[in-house]
Amino acid sequence: MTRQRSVILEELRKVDTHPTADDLYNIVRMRLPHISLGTVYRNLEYLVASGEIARLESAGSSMRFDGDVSGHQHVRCVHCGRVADLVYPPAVPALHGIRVEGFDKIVGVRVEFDGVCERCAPRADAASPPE
Amino acid sequence: MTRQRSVILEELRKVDTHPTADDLYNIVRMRLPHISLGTVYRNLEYLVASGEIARLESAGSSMRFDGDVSGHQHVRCVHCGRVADLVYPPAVPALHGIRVEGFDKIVGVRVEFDGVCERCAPRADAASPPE
DNA sequence: GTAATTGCAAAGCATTTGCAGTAAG
DNA sequence: CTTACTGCAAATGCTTTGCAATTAC
Repeated sequence: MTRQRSVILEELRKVDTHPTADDLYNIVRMRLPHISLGTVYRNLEYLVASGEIARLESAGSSMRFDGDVSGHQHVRCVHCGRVADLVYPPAVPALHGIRVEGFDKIVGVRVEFDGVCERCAPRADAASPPE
Repeated sequence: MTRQRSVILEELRKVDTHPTADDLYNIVRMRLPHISLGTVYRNLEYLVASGEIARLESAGSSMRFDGDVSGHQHVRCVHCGRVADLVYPPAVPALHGIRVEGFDKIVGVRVEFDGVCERCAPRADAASPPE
């Protein structure tokens, strides 16, 4: 557990914004000015593999990460890509009994919502960048 | 409606494999040997915008497209990324009444399953490439 | 004839990787 | 000490874009 890894984990757990690797790089750089983006990527991968953080599985030009690994659901703004948590998550369909031709086993479900965030709503045609 | 666009649409509607742009490029090239990958991308974007096809919203290194725009759900192989349709889709949560702080409106839900496909199951550690 | 579209090649981004030097245990 | 990790920079892979030539209508 290097200093870089612990700062990345700590900062990711502080926010609820589901940052991209680059967002996190900018956050972490305030405490570790010489950290490299490659190190951020390598540690995020390590932390996902060890189950300490989660990688969001929704499409978008960049990956987003979540310091909260408890089961919950997300809304993504269709304009800017910002992701928020659902506070009162609806029940997800049961995996039990689902069969798909060509698949041996089903190991997970994900329920994701698309929405328009407050910042994008006023000008719903043009995308507004996150933050 | 150019020949390129109609062949892309026709070939995408023929398959149920949710191909990537590059998969489709290889399929279409059998009929139009001089088509370029850029043209495939531009037409896929056009067809998504016009609602004739759908872009899958699940993460992965490349985008996947679907010629079937009717509401249905997908399973993705966590090893190779292959995507299949759910034949008997479970009910999706209702949008009605969902509220998320910071979001003005919720416009869609997606239910996605993760699984291990037949081809990957025998050797579940190593990813086997699609096709 | 005009506007939209094409093929090609180059550019753009996000992510990954090789490597020599550095830090952790 | 030894192994794992870092910073840097180059490489990769997918997607987008500029442009002159071509095609659709």
